[in-house]
Amino acid sequence: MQTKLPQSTIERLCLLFQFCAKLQAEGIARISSTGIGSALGIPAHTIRKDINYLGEVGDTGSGYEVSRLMGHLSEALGFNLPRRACVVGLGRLGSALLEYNRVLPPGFSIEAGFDSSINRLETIRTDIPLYPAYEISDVVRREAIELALLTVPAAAAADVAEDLVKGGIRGIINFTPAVISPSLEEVVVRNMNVVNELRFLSASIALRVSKSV
Amino acid sequence: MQTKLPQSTIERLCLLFQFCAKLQAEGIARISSTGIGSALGIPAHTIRKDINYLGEVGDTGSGYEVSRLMGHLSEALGFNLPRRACVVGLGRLGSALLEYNRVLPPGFSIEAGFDSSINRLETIRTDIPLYPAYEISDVVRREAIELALLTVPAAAAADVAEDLVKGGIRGIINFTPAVISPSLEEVVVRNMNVVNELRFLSASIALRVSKSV
DNA sequence: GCGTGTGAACTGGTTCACAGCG
DNA sequence: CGCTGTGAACCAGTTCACACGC
Repeated sequence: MQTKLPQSTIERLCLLFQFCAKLQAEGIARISSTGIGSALGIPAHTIRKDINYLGEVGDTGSGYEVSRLMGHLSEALGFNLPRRACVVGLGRLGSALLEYNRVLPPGFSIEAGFDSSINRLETIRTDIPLYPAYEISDVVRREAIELALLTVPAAAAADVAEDLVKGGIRGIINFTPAVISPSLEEVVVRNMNVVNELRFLSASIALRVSKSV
Repeated sequence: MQTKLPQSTIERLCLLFQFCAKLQAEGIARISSTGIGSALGIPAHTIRKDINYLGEVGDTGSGYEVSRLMGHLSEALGFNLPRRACVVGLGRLGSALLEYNRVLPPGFSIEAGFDSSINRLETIRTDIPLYPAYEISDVVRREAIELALLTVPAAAAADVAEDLVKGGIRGIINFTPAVISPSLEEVVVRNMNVVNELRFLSASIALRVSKSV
């Protein structure tokens, strides 16, 4: 059980897990590295290497058994552990994200929403408990929330991120254009910046590059 | 003017462009690679290498002049070109994205929204013209739309993507968990999958990895 | 023969270190 | 003397190729 997986391998394994879940839903029990590769648009060698980080999992000659593969993935990447998340900033995007609670795969749940505007907290209709922004660190700690979806205005992002860290957050998805560098090194930050992605597409087109991620 | 920029360089340069815009708004005219690096959380050498792909831009001994740097970036990555975009699938997320039209940087604009439900098209209040899904390829072509934000249900994603390609789309941001591999190789696809990002965070925590992107 | 597992070869992006110029 | 530009060194991840099991 390595701690040395390259980041890109982790990303691909997450994708693979999702894909396995889909296979399972379709009742497919077995899949080969070539099968996976073509479905995911990734070369088969890469898939095999990635899976090998988990130890020997496949049956030589006949591919991988989906359920066993998922088992190994779950164990290695902790997908069996429950993960409690929250949404911080309940503008259009943030309140749309609250709805994700319904489609989240087993294990993930959204346990809280935060906003600095009391008005908004009162307006939004949802089953998820909502709290004013100043309670962030308290609630995060009390509710054992590990993950945050950050959709506040850019100017507030850094401060809010610190509140989250104070509450003991472990990972943040940063939807704002601000750069977040938490005081705690262990906190993982992922950036999902629509505007920047648009820029990337625009640049790629301008350069006539082709390959994607 | 290279066409050989590594993908990660392009990503960093997009970030840099955004950062320069911010500097300019604050009236800062000059910045060194170290300054950029610490603001963006990227080592200074990397910044210098990245910028060098654009040719010589800095003034030895005194860093980069922000406006000139932006000029070079705009030219190399085509940020001066206008880019027309559309949103396909107007659920919670999609209709939230329509709002982005207000915050998009100069050059970018959202010119159309699509949904298969006429009901939705009639309900949503926006200045952006909305069309039924079957008009996608026509409208995309007629309106010279180059970029698409894809927020339809996963099951529909592949088909809709093909419609976009038929209309001549150049780049797609795929918010769905489906894997999009357009028939046209030139079409660039970027995946922004919230669920998968959550999985990635969860995995990173489980592995006690630290570094982000 | 098909398909996994894996050491070895390769590739290209990142890091380093220093020359050169203001 | 600070900071850029850049060739060279390094290294991680990807790709290859083949041995082995079914």
